[in-house]
Amino acid sequence: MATSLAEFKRIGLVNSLRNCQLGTGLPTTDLETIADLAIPKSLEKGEYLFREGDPSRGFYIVQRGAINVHRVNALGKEQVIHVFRTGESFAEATLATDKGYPGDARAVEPSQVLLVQRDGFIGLLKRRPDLALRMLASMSAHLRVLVGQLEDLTLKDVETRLANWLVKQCPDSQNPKPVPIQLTVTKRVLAAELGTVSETFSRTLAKFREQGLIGVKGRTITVLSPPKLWALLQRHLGG
Amino acid sequence: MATSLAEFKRIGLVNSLRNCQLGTGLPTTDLETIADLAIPKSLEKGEYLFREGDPSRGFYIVQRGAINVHRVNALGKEQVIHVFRTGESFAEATLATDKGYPGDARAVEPSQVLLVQRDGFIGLLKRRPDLALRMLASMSAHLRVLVGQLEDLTLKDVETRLANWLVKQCPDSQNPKPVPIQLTVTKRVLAAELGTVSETFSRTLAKFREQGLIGVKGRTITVLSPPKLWALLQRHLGG
DNA sequence: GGCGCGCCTTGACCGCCATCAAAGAAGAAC
DNA sequence: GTTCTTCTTTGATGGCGGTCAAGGCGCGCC
Repeated sequence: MATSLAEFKRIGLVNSLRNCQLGTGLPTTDLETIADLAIPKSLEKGEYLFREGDPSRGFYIVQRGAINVHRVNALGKEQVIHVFRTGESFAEATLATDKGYPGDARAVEPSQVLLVQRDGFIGLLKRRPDLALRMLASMSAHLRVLVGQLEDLTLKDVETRLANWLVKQCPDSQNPKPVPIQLTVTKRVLAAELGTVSETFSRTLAKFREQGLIGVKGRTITVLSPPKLWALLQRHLGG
Repeated sequence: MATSLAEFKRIGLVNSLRNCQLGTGLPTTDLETIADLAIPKSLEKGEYLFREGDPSRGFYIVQRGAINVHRVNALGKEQVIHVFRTGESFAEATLATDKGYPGDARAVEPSQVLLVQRDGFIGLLKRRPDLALRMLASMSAHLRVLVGQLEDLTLKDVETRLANWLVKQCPDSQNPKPVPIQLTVTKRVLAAELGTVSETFSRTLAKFREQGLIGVKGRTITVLSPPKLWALLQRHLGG
C-alpha cells in the first residue's frame, strides 16, 4: 500500500473537514473536493489573517485556536464582531461578492486555519446545490449571531452581558455546584469580546464578587452558584 | 387573445420581480417560477408582518413602502436592525434553518410585500445553483449592512451618524448647491433608525442649524452646503 | 373658530461607562 | 536574582446621550 505524502495530507484534511460545522454529514467525495481546494495556514498569537478591504481569497475554517474578527474606526478603536473558534468557519460572505473582507481578522492565540479557495469552491457550489444550501444555513447562523450582538450592545448593559457570558460557561445553570472557569485569554481581551474595556470588566467582576456570586483568583473565575447568577440575569432581562 | 385573470397577475408579478435586486438579470422562466410561489400582502402603517420567533413561511420582497425589522428587549425598547425599502428583500436567512424569524417586522408606512414561500423556493434553489449563489450574495450584503450598523452604533456618536445620513441623502456631496430633504416619516422614527431618540435627534439638528450647515422647516431639512457637511463628517471620521 | 392630540423642541438631570492616572501583581527576559 | 513589560485593579473625572417634564407647534376634526 504505497500512499504518497500528498495522499496523507488529503486524508488529514478530509478528517478535519468532517469535524467542522460545514462538513458534518457531507459525502466523502465532496470533502475530498474541498480538501483539494484548501490551504492550511498557521498563525502566531496576534498575527493578522487579513485586513479590512483585502481582496477575498476564499473563506476560512478554524482548525485550532481562535480568530478575532473586528473592525477598527479611524481613531483606532476596535469593535469585536465575533471570535471564531475550532470548527467554525467565517468570511463566507466574501464568496458571492467581489468586495473585500469586511473587517480585520487576527489570531487571539496560536491558531491553525484552512483557507478554502474561492474560485474552485464557487465552481463546486454550482455543481452541488445542497452544498449551497448549507452555505446559506451557515450564513444565516452568522446573521443571527450578528443580530444578537447588535441587540446585546445596544439594549443590554455590561453587567447583563457579563452575567450572560458567565452563565453560558456553566454546563447547567440550575445546578448549584460551583463552576470554575479557566480563562484562555487575558481579561482585557475577554472584556473586548464583551464590548467593554478591562477597567469596567474588572469593576463588574468586583461587583459580582461582593454579592457572593463569584470568586476570582488570577485567571480563574468561579461561579459559586449558577442558579443565583441565573436569577440575577433573569431579573435584568425581565425588566 | 384571451388572457385569464391569473395570467394577468402572473405577468404583473414577473415584472415586479424583474425590478427588484434579486430578480434583475434572471431569466424569465425563473421569474415565472418564483411568481407562482409568491403571495402578495398589503400592510397598513404600523401593521406587523411577523414577530420574533414566528415560524418562517419564506422570505419577503418589498414592492412598495418600507418595512422596519427590529428587536425588542424585555423592557420594550426597540433596536432597529434595518429598514427595507422598495426592491429590497429580507428574511432570506430563515430559508435554510428551521428557526423562526430573528426579529419583528413592522410597516413604517402603507406597504405592499411579496411573500416567496419557503418550501417551493428551496426546491427551486436545488435546481438552479446560480440562484443559490445569488441568494448568497444577497445575504452577504445583509451581513455587510449589519456589520456596518454594529460599527456605527458602537464606534460613532449620534452627530456623526446624522451627518453621515444627511450626506448620503445628497446626490453629490461636492456640489455646494443646497439640497432639500423631505422626510417621509416622522422625526421620531428617523431618530430610531439612526439608533437614538427624538430628543437627541432634535438637539443634534439644532447644533447643525446653529453652525449654518442645515436649515430645518417642519418635515423638510435643507442641507445648505453639502461640502461643508461632508468636511465635518471627514473631520469626525478622521479622528 | 376652538379643541384635542400627536409631534417636536428645549431644559434639567443623571446614569452608564470610557478615559486618565496610579499603584500593585504577575510573568517574561536576561 | 533584577529589570521591564504587561496585566489587573481601584479611584477620580467627565462626557455622551437617554429619561423626565414642560411648553409650543402643527393639524385634523367637530
